[in-house]
Parts: sequence; structure tokens; C-alpha cells
Amino acid sequence: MSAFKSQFLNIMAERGFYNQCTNETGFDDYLYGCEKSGTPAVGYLGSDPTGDSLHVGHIVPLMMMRWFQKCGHKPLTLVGGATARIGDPSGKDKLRPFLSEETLAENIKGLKKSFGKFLKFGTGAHDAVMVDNWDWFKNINYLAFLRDIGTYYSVNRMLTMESVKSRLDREQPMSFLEFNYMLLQGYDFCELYQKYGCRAQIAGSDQWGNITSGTELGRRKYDVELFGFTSPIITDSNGKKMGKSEGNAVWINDEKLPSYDYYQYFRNIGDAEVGKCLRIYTDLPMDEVRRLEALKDKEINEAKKILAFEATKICRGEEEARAAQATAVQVFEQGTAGGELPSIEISSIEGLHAIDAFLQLGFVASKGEARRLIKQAGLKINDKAITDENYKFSAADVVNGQIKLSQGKKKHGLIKTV
RNA sequence: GGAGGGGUGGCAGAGCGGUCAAAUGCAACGGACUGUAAAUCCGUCGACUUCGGUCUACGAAAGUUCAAAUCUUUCCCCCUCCA
Repeated sequence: MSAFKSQFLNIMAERGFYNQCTNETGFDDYLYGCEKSGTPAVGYLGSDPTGDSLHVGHIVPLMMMRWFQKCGHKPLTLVGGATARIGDPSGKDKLRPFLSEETLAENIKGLKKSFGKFLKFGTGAHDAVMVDNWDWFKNINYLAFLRDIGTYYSVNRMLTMESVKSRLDREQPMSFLEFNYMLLQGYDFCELYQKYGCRAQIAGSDQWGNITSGTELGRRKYDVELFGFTSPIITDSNGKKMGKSEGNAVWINDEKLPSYDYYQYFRNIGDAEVGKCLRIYTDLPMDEVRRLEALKDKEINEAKKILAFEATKICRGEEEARAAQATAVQVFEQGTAGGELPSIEISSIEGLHAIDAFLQLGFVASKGEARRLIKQAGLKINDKAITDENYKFSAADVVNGQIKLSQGKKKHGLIKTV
């Protein structure tokens, strides 16, 4: 329980966030010193703006930063405006497509929003701060960089790094551009150390190579010990990464994914994952987590509801979480329609093809798919399977001003008449 | 620059003149069973369709042929080895 002196590391270990640390006792001592004296330790989490929102797969390090802040430390969030222009080769087979300036700017905005859900930003001592590595890379001189930084890197060593090695082993192309990625991330760490006194980097375990790049550079160039701390990659029982639902990513930003869907993602977690998810995706105290994960069979559904609610609350706010939960109860427990379901509005439903309505809701990708699903009894109107693929709506289908459409057992939506 | 190998559906990977909308596996989706779980079983998986078909697809373009993912030419891209 109290294997560590610092509160932060104890929490990390207990909740399943701890994977690897560059120097466990050193980091522990450092944090403990800060916690005792009330001066915040500074740590950073980096993320490249390659998309306009983070998704569930990114939550693990975000939650680590959240706890870091709760333990009285100061989180820095770095968006990789510069590094996104390079592309992190870790875990990838191909060079990323280049992003336009406009996309980058949009993505950075999206990332800020995502970060804001989990961390408190501001100007206080413990408030999170957002930085962009474009600020220090945009004007860097190539020769100066090679001489100041390049001298500290050994190509022999770089070639053994997982991100490089795996690419070479698989005979996938790796450009010199990508090869340099780790130097940039290493430089970031040192830059943050100099500017903010940042001595810790927190990330997923796939970043290990990039992190050690920074800690080694720090030791060689600035003679300072920097710490790297990683989480395990969280997978479901099939060994797949978390964060995909129906083939789509579960986004953190609300304009990318309704809160109801976000809630449902956690509601539908597998039994085996409940304990793990409660620890990682909620702030619930450990006593409560242990009680909930001990539940068996049907009772475990209660734990899943709490998990879904708590996880949604952090990311979308309490109100949204309640609304999502209420809708879920109406739809699944009472078999009626809930207000948070996706819906389309239409002035007259007379003569509207059922297939077109499903298409508009995005429940089917094509008319052919809709026809197929009808044959398989997979599409329902007001909970009754459609049998005629040419079915057109009539006034008789409208109940309380709306028609409930369902695809399979999980996807439900509404047509509202206005 | 030289010599070989290769680019096929979301991914992996067969096919190498017609029977190819393209084997197989994974992923995904629907149904049954359940607990909005897992596992299992059955089914589906390019688009449009008046369900007879029509159209678009095997890196790009041109060509040979009654017929091309399959043959030829050019171009683009990738890999390996050599310089």
C-alpha cells in the first residue's frame, strides 16, 4: 500500500497506472520532497496535434496528470506543433501525411479543449499550463541544432530504439525526418526543464524511447536528472487497445461524440475490465472501487453504471452524465425512448422511406446495407422489426410526436416531427 | 546510377487471360443465447436497383484481346542488394 513515500506514486501504483520509471526511488524522493515542502513538482505530458480531439486511448496519461495535479503538483501540457510536422514513428509503419497549417491550428484548439476537461488551467502555482513546442523549434538553426544536440546522440544507440528497430525489422520505410523525432522530443524535455523547472515526463509506455531520449540529453547536456514515468497500454480482454466503439474512436470532445455515446462506451465495458476501468477512468476512492469490482454476475451491471456515470462526469460534466444515464435507463430498462438519443427533425413523415431515415441518422452507410439489415431483422421502428424494405412512414407510426428507430440492440434514434 | 522484388477490399494476404465484386484470416455488422458482459453458434460484409440486373473497383495512364487484377508499354511509389 505505501510502497512509496510520495502520495503520487502510491496512487499510481494502486490504481494501475504504473508501468515503468527511469529511476523509481529517485523520482519518489523528488516528489516526496516537493509534497512535504509544498512546492509543486513540475511534470509534462506531450501530445501531437495530429487529430482535432483526444480519444479514450489518451485518457490514461491525462488521468495521471490529473492525479499529479491533485497531489499538489503542476502539470504542463505540451502540444507538439513542431513534432506533428515530423510525425512520431513509434508504433507506426508509415510516414504520416503532412498536415496543413490550418489543420494544425484547428487541432491544437481541439487538444486544448480535451486537456481542459481533465486538468485545471490557470496562472496559479498548481495550475496547468499549455505550451507548444513550435514556439522554440520554429526558428531553430539546423547547424546549431546538430552541433548542440546532435553531438549527444549516438546513431548506434538510436538504431536499437524500439520505434526505429521495429520499423527496420519489418522492412518498412523510415525517413530521416522521422528518425529525428526522438531528438526533438528529447529537446522538448530539456527546454521545459530550463523554462519551467520541469523534471518529469508522463506518458504511455509507447513513449519510453522518446522519454529516455530526453532524460539522457538532460544528463549529458545539463547534468540534471530528469524522470520519465509511463503507464501500461490499457487493453481490453482481447488484447486490443481501448477506445474504439463500433469501429469509431471514442472522442473526448463533445462535438465529436455525444455524451450519451460516451456513456454507453463505458456502460458496455466487458466484465473483466470493470475493476481496471474504475481505477483508471474514475476518481472514485479505492475502497469504493474494491467494493464495486467484487460484484458478480448481474450485480456487476451496477458497477458498470457507476463506471459509466463517473467517467462521463469527468469528461463531460455532471449534468451531461445524468442526462446520458437517464436516457440509457429509459431506452434499455424501460424500453422507451430517451431524450438524448440521436435524432432528426422533419416536418412531414408521410411517404418518407424508412431506409432513408436510417441513412440520415447515420445508422447505415448505404441503402444496400439497410436492405440487408432488414432481411436480418436488424432494423426496428418503434421496437418492431421492419419486414418490408420499401416501408414508408405514415402518421400511424408517430407516437408522442416522434418515431423510435433502432438498429440492432444498441443503436437507437428518433425522428421528431415539427 | 546498376541489379532484383513488389504495389489487390478497413488490415493481412491469395489469385497471375474468361467460371473474379476477387480465396482465406482478422476486424466490423445483424440474429440466436444472455446481464446493454464474455464465450459460442448461425448469417452478412463495393454502390445502385423496378431484385432481372446495372455501374464502379485490384498504384496511374495508354495498348493487345471477343474478354485483363491477370499480357505489353510508359509513368508514379515502396523494399532489398550493389555503387
